[in-house]
Amino acid sequence: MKEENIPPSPTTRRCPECGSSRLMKDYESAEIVCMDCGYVVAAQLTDQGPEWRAFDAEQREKRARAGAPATFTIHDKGLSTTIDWHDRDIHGKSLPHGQKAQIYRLRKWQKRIRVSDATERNLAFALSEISKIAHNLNLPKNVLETASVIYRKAVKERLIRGRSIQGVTAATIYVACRQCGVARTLEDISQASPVNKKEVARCYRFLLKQLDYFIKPVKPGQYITKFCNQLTMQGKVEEIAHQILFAATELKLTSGRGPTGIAAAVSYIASILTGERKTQREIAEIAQVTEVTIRNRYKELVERLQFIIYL
DNA sequence: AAGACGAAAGTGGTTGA
DNA sequence: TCAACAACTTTCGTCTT
Repeated sequence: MKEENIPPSPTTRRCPECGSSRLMKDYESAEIVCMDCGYVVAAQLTDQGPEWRAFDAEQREKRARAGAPATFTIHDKGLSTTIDWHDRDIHGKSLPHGQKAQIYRLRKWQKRIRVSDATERNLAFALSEISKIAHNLNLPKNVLETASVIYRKAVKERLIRGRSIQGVTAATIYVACRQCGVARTLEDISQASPVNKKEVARCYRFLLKQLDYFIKPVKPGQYITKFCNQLTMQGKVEEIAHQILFAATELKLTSGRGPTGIAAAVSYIASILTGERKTQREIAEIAQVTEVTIRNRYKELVERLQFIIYL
């Protein structure tokens, strides 16, 4: 008998906006996107497939493996033993009474041993904090893993002493976002965690300095995609916005300016040019800048780029 | 009435002495 | 540590659609 490749699970979903069944999974931004109208059908996508491919039965047997993959997001990397709560043996039969009590004791001590000393406990707490924030922000898994790795590094370098765990965890998430090219502002992070923006920023600067990281400044382009999605604008608007941004970058209009302000203004211009007009206030709210800033950037861009705006 | 515009004063962060 | 500075915000009055 001929073995087939593991087929990709058939997509029976349809776009609620235009009804098209041509949906594309974009693992980079963790979204399912409609190929016809650009509507984001689902955010927060999890890559459920294995990272390997098998072309015949033998390969599949070789490559498949049991157990969860090692992860940095659990304090013992998910590699320790867990005793489940079913009082059953491998055949699914109930255990005799005496054994039940034994398993209960084993389970208790396993739990105690797993998170043993204070450092371990702190690490376990911090990693669960990181997971919480990442979950609140719908961040892809690679950001979560990166943040966990950074936190471990910080612990190793003894940088946590005297600082709040929550502040440092929020900061590691921010560093991870920047490293992974995921556009999230300090404001976003502080809203998803119990720490205020100032504290997150302080810890962030501290981490960068101590760990000797260099993080490239965020490009406005990353925010354009985010804003256009949140404003539910068509893909065409985003495309034009990127073109305008490119022209603006060429003319050095973007240097020294806040990337969110630039992205907001560019999105605003693109929305006017395509006739899918959004108000300054709508964009300002999503971009977390004021209308005045959008106006200022908008003025500079229009002056230099000589747009013909059809109203 | 809502949205856009712009002036003026205020704020918080960075930089360099 | 402090002042200077640029970017940005807040506020508010006026104009436009």
